[in-house]
Order: sequence, then structure tokens, then C-alpha cells
Amino acid sequence: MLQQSELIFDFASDHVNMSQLMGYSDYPAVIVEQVPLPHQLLYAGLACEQIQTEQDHQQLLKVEPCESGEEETMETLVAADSLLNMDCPDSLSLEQHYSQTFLPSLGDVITTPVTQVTVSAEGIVGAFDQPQWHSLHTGKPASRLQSRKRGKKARHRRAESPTPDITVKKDKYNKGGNTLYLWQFLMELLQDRQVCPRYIKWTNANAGIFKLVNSKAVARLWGKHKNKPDMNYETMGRALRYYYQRGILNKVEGQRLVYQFTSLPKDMIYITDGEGTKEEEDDENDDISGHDDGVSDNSDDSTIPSSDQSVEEEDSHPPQKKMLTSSVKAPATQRSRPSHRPSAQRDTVLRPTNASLIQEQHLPIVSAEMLRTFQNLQKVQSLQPRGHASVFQTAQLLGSLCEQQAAAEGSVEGQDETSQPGQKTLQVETPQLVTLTSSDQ
DNA sequence: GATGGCCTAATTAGGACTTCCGGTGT
DNA sequence: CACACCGGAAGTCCTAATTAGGCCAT
Repeated sequence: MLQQSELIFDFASDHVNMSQLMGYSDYPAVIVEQVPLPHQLLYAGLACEQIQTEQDHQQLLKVEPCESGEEETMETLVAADSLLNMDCPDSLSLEQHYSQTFLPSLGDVITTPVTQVTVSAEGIVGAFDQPQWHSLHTGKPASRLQSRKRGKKARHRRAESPTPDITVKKDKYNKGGNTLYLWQFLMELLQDRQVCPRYIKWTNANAGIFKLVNSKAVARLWGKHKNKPDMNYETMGRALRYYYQRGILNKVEGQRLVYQFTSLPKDMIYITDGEGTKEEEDDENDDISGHDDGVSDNSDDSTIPSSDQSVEEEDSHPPQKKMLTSSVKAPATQRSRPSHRPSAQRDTVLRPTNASLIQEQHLPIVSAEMLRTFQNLQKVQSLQPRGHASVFQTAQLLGSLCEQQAAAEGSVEGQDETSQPGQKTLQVETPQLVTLTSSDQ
């Protein structure tokens, strides 16, 4: 029986000639100590399993469009419940989705699935020598992040909420739990086309500025996540205001419901409604047109995400080896579209309703199982096959990923000349990951 | 009986909100 | 008037770290 404290793999000892590895000492290494079983399942096999059962999950996740002639009649609470799939224990609810798959995306993809991972990035050009977070406001004093101290005796502090100017902090996410911080939750919403741009959307992705289009719905979703049925925007807003002190959020002066992340992960997926900086006018138009997105904050009226139709369209296509290239777009400020365009045809992004975030954006996620897979592909080699920690050479892997990423970005830029440097508009890892994990069976 | 190692439950400290409130601005 | 917004204060919830105590082997 495998004990938690044991290393879950020792495969390398049979395959690696240690003398071969001496020359790699300058390459980055990933130290993997242990992986909880759920993570093993998640990263090693679940991706494939998800594909196999995608139809089922999609059915569970779908929010059926309103078939009546009246649009936008669903109430916010109903929509929120549907979004969270609280009544579908077998489905991949957003909650699970967030807690298990989103967190790695927040700029620190390496640390999450593995209990303890150390990354050394020297020597990798363009890989991890840059912080995973790019600060949007470098002027923020770091001291503000630790503003609250109590007069208690000194002791080891537990991991704090990761703040955007932190690059790698060991075990800062979900250490043994499924805590999802509010700012993480909002970021995830901004990457989820079922709620973005309907309930929350970027108004200036470059600057990290977003708007709570339907503040009540967002608050409701947050309340669902926190199991706080009484959650409202007032309460959530207080939590957001605390982020000012901690340098995580700024308020955009003069604009209601508009906030700004001080930093963003580099691997954010930017979902836009194609309306760019015109969002303010569009919001007003939405209210007037009656074909709005439930944007009236004063109303509990909420709607089924308009992207559902596009989801269904995507669902009709097999996800195999599917690249997201065509669906991921540049930041809102770069694009425009006819205002009368049906929402279902919005060329916004994105993430298939059920698609694993891991597949789309979370490489390199390093779990033992994945490393084993990689090693099978001769991408990774163990340095310490008999130790309690195994050190893997990931230079080849990361280099390969960087090359592919760069190539993909280049191709995207060629396709969409509005793409901005520094903003990822494409995740090329999807088929790669699927392939890799599949080969591990 | 003394000692040491291991395990587990209880306690403590602290982070991240949550709740409530009074107030201001639009 | 409704709502967004602000920030203080106190509280709750959760988790990690620490401590205490029991059990067992030597």
C-alpha cells in the first residue's frame, strides 16, 4: 500500500543512467515529492476520462437556452444555481472545476498539483525567468500586502493568499483544502464564457480592468462558492475593498462596479464580448435594447449566458485534438463587431464548457504521473530516482513547450494582428497534454 | 520504571473573509 | 430614493503550526 509520505514513483531508477545527467546540472529542475491521490487521478487520467465522458458532462453543464420568445427572463438566482450546478453531484460543477483545475492557472501552475515542487528556472529563456504575474502597478508598496498584524507571539505563518506580485510561493494554493480566494474566483469568472461577459467582463484587459456587469449575479455565485446564501454585492464589495489595502485590486475612479487587478497571471484567457472599450456605451444600449445580458444591477433578472449556443455548437464537434486557436481572441480593446450581432455568434472565446482548464492552459503542470509520462516520452529524466524527492530535468520539456508556445503565438499574431504582446491568447498545450496523458495508460 | 518514537487530538495563531454599520456621492 | 462606494469594528470560518497526552517498544 502506498503511503502518502512515499514517493509515488521510482520508475527512473530503471531507466536513467545517472552519469548522463551530470551534464544537465545547469538546467532547471522540478522536485516532486508527493502527489495526493486526487491529483494523480486528475492529472494523470482524468483528462482522458473527461474526453470520454464529455458528452455526459456537457449535458450536465449546459444551461439550456430559453426557448420562449422572451429573452432574458431567468432570474439571477436560478442562473447562478445553474451555473454552479449545485444540484448535479455527478457533474463537474464549477466549484469543483475551480478548486481542482483553475488554481494552477494563476501564474503558479507548477506548485498546485504537486504537494511540494521547487522550480529553478535559470537558463530557460522565456520560460520561467519572468514572473508568472506581470504587475500592472509596480508602484504598489509591498508592505501594504502584510498590513494586518496582530500582537501575537511569533510563529510560522500559514500560507497567505497569493498576491499578484508573488511569483512562486510554495504551497500557497489549496494546501489540503479547496480554498478559492475571491480574486481568484473573479479571475476564473473572467475566463469562463458562461459568465463572461454576461455577468463580469473585461473593460480593459491590458490594464486588468473589469466590470461587474451583473453585480448581484456575481455576488450570488460567490455566495454559492462560499456556501453563504445571504451573500450580496454589499458584502462581496467589502471583501473587494479589503483588496485595496493589500494591493490586489484597485478601484477605477468614477466608474461604478469597475475594478482593476493590480497584476494578472500571464496565462489568463481573455474572454471578450468583442465590444472593446465601448463597453460603457454598450452596457447602456443593452438595457435599452431589451436584448441585454442582464446587466442591470438593479434587477435580479439574469439570463442564460449567451454563449450557450456557441457552446452547443462546439459541443457538436468532437473535442479531439482540438485547438483553441480559433476561439481565443485578443483583448476587448482590440476588437470590434457589429452591435446587432447575435450573441450566439460572438466570436469570443473560448473555453468549451466542459473542457479541462488543465488541458487548455496549465502547462507545465507537473505531477508525478505526468512526469512519468514525460519521461516515457524522453522529455524528463529523474536525477534522484531513489531519494524521497526526485529531481527531473525539464529543460527539454520546457524548451519544447516554449518553442511551441512561441510558434503558436506567432501564428495567432499572424491570424489576429490585434493581439498584444504579453497577453496569451492561445493555449497550445491542449492536444499535447491529451496526447501525453493518453500515452500514460 | 525510564526513555524514546510515533500517533492523534486539542489548542493556538492568523488569514480571509463576513456582517454590520454610519456615512458620502451619484 | 436607490444604489454604489467607503472604511471601521467585530465576528466567523478555516487551516497550519504547535502542544499535550496516550500508546507501545526497547
